[in-house]
Amino acid sequence: MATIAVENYLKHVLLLSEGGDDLVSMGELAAALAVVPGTATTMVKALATEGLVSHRPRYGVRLTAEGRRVALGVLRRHRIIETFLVEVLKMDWTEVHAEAELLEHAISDTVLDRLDALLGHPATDPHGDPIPTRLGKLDSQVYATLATCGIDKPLRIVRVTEQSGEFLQFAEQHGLRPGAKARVTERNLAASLLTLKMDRDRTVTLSLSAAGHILVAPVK
Amino acid sequence: MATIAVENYLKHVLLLSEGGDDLVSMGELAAALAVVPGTATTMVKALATEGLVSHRPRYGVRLTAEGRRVALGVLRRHRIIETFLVEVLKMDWTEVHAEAELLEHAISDTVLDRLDALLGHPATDPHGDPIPTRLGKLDSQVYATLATCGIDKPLRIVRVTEQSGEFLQFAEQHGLRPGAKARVTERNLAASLLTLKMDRDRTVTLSLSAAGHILVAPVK
DNA sequence: GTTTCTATTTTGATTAGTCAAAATAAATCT
DNA sequence: AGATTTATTTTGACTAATCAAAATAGAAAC
Ligand SMILES: [Mn+2]
Ligand SMILES: [Mn+2]
Ligand SMILES: [Mn+2]
Ligand SMILES: [Mn+2]
Repeated sequence: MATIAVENYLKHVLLLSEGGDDLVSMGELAAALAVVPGTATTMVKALATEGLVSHRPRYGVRLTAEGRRVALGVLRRHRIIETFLVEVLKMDWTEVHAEAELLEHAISDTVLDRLDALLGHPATDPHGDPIPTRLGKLDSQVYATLATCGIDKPLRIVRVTEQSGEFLQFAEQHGLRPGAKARVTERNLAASLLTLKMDRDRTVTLSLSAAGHILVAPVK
Repeated sequence: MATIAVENYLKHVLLLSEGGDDLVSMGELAAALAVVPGTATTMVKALATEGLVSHRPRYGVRLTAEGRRVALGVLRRHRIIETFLVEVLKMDWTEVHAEAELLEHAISDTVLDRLDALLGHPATDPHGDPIPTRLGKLDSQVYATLATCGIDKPLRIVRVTEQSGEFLQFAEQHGLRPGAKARVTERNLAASLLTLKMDRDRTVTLSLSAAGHILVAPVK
């Protein structure tokens, strides 16, 4: 049985290898897990002897097929729980991440399947994050972000990839939630800022780095 | 923050001191937690220095006011979760105990309150076990059991105090669930057996020790 | 009132996970 | 190429929780 710590390490290796290179560095991993680098090294070596990751010392770590299977299970639980908390318990989509962070380790397959059915087998969670299927398929569609998309094209926000409460509350405040319509009106590389028009002609200004966490698709 | 182990120790001290004497012995406690006696001693000494229990060496352990507060919180979470699993997820009342055993340590006050509201602030869980209130009040009404009640009186089963899957499945099989009507027709002390009549004139025979786990109230 | 039994406690070890700080290897700069 | 910077690994130590087995203290039996 994977411990809570093991599940967290594997999940974070998966998340960090998603949007980036193949090997996850110890630095990134340690930062994501809020441990010192030496701790991450020690744990990764243990995971490697368990066959859950392969470790290229001094360069980084990558999931094995088995490690990926476990990580996808954790991620599926996390995202289904988040969806449940928002859809059934009517919690705010800006606050469910921390809850799911604990519950993802405590829920059985039976309960997970029932939640999934109750929710109608959702494809994405409240942040627009794709939910891995029971069989371990994870949608990897690539979207543009508000930082990279075209100017003046009509857009729909599909995903917000940043879990911190402050960021999500900022997004919510300005209507930047999955499903919302938006249009980039101006992008200023020098100032690293951009302006967008939302519904009802609401104007929002945000930094390029924040914009990079908001994924969008062209409308129609 | 109380760890999972600490929560489990406190909860079991509470449960064992409910139906019995005041002091819980190390033997009972160790058995309930499935650890060796020495482990229970070590942990109890640690809990005592934390002010959560008072330990009378060689005699037993009892909760302090603070320990009781924590234990009631765990018990409330456990029983609300069980109720949720049965009422909302339609799981079987014979299988939810093990699930709740883990989830009780992973759920926040926010989620707990939402579940409680969703369920309509239930007073008892699917086994008839009373749910401690938010303020830490635990109904301590004393009921007769099938082993101690009068013969030929009409009864209603109010509670089944034994969490093992086998026992509960046996109970379910014979209609011995909370709310069911029953009447003891015969009790044989020598053979340590008793017979009862259920709805539809169904006859059930069970041992006195099993009967002691089924609490009943007189009907009207 | 000793002896015997039994539950409890103590002792010594182990595992999982972590940090602080020293050692080292790779990359970068001159 | 040699020196410097930076990330990673190693080492040594610690906490929480556990077990096996020896020591001990009450209770019960004689
Ligand atoms: Mn987690
Ligand atoms: Mn999410
Ligand atoms: Mn538990
Ligand atoms: Mn119960």
